[in-house]
Amino acid sequence: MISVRNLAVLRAIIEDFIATNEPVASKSLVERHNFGVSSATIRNDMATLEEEGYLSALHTSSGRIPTDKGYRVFVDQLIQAEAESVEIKKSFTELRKQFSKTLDQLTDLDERLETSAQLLAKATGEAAVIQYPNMNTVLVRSIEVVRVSSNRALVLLITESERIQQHLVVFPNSVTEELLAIFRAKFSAVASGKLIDDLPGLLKPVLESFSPSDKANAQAFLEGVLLLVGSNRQDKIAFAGATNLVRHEDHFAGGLPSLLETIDQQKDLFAFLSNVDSVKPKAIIGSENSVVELANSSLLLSSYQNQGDELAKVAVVGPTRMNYSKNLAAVLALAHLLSNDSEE
Amino acid sequence: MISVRNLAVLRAIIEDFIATNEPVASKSLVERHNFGVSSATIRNDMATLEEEGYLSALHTSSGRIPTDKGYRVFVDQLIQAEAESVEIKKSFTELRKQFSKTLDQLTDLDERLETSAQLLAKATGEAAVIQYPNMNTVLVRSIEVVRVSSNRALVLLITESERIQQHLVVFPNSVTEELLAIFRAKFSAVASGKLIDDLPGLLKPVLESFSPSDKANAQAFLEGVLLLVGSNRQDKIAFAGATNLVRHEDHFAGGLPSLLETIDQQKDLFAFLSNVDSVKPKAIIGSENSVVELANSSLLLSSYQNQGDELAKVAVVGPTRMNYSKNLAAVLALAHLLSNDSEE
DNA sequence: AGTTAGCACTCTTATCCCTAGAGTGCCAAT
DNA sequence: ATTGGCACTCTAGGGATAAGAGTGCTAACT
Repeated sequence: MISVRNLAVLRAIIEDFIATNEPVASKSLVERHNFGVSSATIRNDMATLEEEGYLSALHTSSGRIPTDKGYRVFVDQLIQAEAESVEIKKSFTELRKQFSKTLDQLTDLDERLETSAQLLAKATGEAAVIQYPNMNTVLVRSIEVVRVSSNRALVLLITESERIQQHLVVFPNSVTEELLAIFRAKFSAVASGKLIDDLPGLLKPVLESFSPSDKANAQAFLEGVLLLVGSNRQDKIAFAGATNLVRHEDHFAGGLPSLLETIDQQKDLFAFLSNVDSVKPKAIIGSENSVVELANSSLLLSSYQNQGDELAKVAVVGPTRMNYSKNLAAVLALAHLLSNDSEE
Repeated sequence: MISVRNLAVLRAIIEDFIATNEPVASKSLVERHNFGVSSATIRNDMATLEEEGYLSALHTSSGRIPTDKGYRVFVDQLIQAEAESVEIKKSFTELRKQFSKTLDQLTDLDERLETSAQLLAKATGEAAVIQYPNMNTVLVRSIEVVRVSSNRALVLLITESERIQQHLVVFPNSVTEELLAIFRAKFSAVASGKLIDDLPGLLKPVLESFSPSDKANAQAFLEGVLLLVGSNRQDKIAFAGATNLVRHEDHFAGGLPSLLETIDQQKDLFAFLSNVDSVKPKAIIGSENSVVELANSSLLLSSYQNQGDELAKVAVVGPTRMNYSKNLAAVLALAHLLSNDSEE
C-alpha cells in the first residue's frame, strides 16, 4: 500500500516541518525536494499517507503535519540507519570530542552529571535528563577520611570507576588523627572490593570492634559512609536546559509549569526511564508516552554502561518536532563518554 | 505637595498592582482599601501622583501603574521599616529556619551556594543570584590529599571557615602514599594560616625543595592547589530559578533570551553586583539598572559577611512588580545564614 | 479647603463581517 | 500512473461597530 516514494514524501514532510514548524504544502515540497513529479502527484501521495495515519491536517485546506505514527517510522528508520549514517557519525565524533574536553576533568559525580546535562542541553537545544547511575554493579575501592577540625572530618567513598563522593561528618566527641586513621583502616579494609550495595551489612559488624569510648565516634563515621551509599540509591536525575523548553512553550499545550514540576520531582521521571527496557537508543514519541505531562513531547534516550552493565539512561526531552538526527548523535556521544567500557 | 494620603494611595496602588498585574482603577481602590473617601477624591490624588511622576497611565482612560520612581519610594519605606516590621521579622525567622535545615549539612562551597540559590528562588518565586565569596580575607587552615589510584589524587583546600574545595590531580608519574604525605606536609605547612590570595607566591618556592625525580609530580600537585585558589577568583555566580523568569516572560520586553545570556556569562552580573557599594539591603529598580538586560527588572540584594568583612552579594531578580516585602525577608534570611558572624 | 456626584469624553477590547489567498481534492486528459 | 486545471474550503487579516471601563472636569456641597 505504501510505496517507496510515499516514504520519501513522508520523510521530506517531517524534515520540512521540523525546520519550519509550519504545515507543509504540496507545492513547497516539490520546490524544495527533487521528486521529479508534480505537486498533484505529491498531493495523491499525501492523501494516502493521511489515510494510513502518518499525516494529519489541521483543516481541509491546510498543509499536512506528521502524526506521532508518522514520526515513529521516520525515527525508526533513523535509528536503524544510525550506524551507517555518515552525517550522524561525523556529528557523533565531533560532539564526543567536544564533550570530553569539559568532562574529562570532572570526577565528582554530581558535578560530572550536572555538567553532562548542561552540555547535552546546549548541544541539542533541548532539555536534557540524565539518570544517576545504578551502583549495583560497581565495586568499592576504598574509604578515605580527611580531618577538618577536632570534631569534623570529610569521609570519601572511592569506587573502582574512580567516582568520588564525600560527606562531612560531625563527631560527637573530638577525634585525633590517629583514631581517624584506625577508622579508615578498619572500614576500608572491609569495604574494599565489595559491592556498594553490600556495604551496610558488611560494615555494621565492624562497629563492635571498637572500645566503648570510641564507639560513638565510630558510629558517626559509619553513618557518614552509609549516607554516601544511600545517596546512590536516591532516584536522582540531573536536569538542564529548562530554558530551552520555554522556547517551545506553545508546543506544550498541557502547560509548561506542570511539566517542569514533574521534572523537579524526579521520582516519576526516574522510574519511567528505568522502565524503558531498551539498551539501544530509543525514541518515545508524544502519545506513546506514559508520563502524562510529557504527552506532547518526545524523549530520545540511550543508556550508558559500566563494563557492559547498564548503569542508567541519558535522554533529551523536546517537542515531537525536534531534530532527531542531530539529537541522536548528541545522546549517543554523551552516553558513550559516560560509559566506562573504553576506559583508557 | 505630596500629602500623607497621597502616599497611602501610592502604596495601595503598588500593592494592588503587584497582586493583580493590572492597571489600578480609582473605583477598585476604594473598594479594597478603607480610605473613607470617594473614588473621585482618589482620582484627584492619583492625578497629583501622576504629575509628580510616581504613576503613569497606558492611555487616558486606563487605570494607573507605578513608575520606577513610584516603586522607589515604596521600597525605600519598606527597607527603612524592615527592622520594625513584625511581618517581615516573622517571615525572616521562619525562612531562616527553613533554609538552615537544608544548608547546615552542606560544606562543599559549590553545593552550598547552588543549593542556596535554589532555596532562595523557591522561597521568592523569582530568580536568585549569589556571588561566590571574595576570599581575600579568609585564611587557609590546611591542604589535604587523598590518593585515588597510582597516579591520581584528590587535593583538598580547607579554610578557617571550613569551606572545602577539591580537585582531582593526575600525576605524570605514579606516586606513593609516602610521597603524597610529604607533598601534603610541605605545602600545608607553608599555606596554613595564610591568606588564600597569597598562596601562589608562597607555594612556588616550595617546589625547589624537591629532588628532580619528584619535581614533576610536585608541580602537578601544586598546580592542583593553585587551581583551587584560582577558582576563588573566577567571578562566578550561582544562579537558580530561570523557570521563574519565564512566568514573567511578558514583562521582560527586552527579551528573555538576552537576559538569560547575560546571566550565563556571569562576568557582567558579578561585576555589577560588586560595584553596588551598600552593605545594607538595597533595591535596584528598573531603569536605575546599569545592566541593560535588566532594565525592566528589579534587583533586591543584600550582602553576606565573614566576621564583618563583606564577602559577596545575594540577590533576587524579578519583574519590577515583585513582592518586595516577602523577597526582602528571604534575601535577608539567606544572607544571614551564609554569613559567618554568628558561628556556633 | 477639601470632597463629592455626575456626566461627557477617550480609549480598549471583543465581535462581526468580509475578502484575499493558500491549499487541497477531484476530474478529465495524457 | 501522472498531470493541468479548477472548484471548493478554510484561515488570517482588515475594517467597522458597539460595549465597557475609567478618567477628567465641573458644579455643588460641607
